[in-house]
Amino acid sequence: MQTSSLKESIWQIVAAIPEGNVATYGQVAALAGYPNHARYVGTTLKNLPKGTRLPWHRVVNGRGELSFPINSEPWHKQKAYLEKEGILFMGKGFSLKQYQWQA
DNA sequence: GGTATGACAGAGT
DNA sequence: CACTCTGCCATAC
Repeated sequence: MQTSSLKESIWQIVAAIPEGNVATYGQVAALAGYPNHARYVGTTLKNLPKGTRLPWHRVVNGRGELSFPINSEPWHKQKAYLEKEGILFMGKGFSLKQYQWQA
């Protein structure tokens, strides 16, 4: 897929995350070919069109938390999506590894 | 203290 | 002007 830009690569990787699993920015960035640019993943996702079908809500940071400001609109929305898929976030003994997606 | 992560910002094409 | 890519720094573990 050399015709795809990095953004499209990220798009496909995120879209490949199975339901009930999550991936970290570093994970996606590494799969996209940029193991040291996890920030770019978030920046790119933020720039995605409003009507994207990309399950960006399955992408979380390395601590197993959402990268949005707590109590923000998108924060609640993402958390709701995750819980709906069976991923209970912010748990006391939450283990990211337990949900970490593996290519 | 060192390593790893990040929803940015700035610069280049 | 729009989109892409690289770099620095602060915070958490």
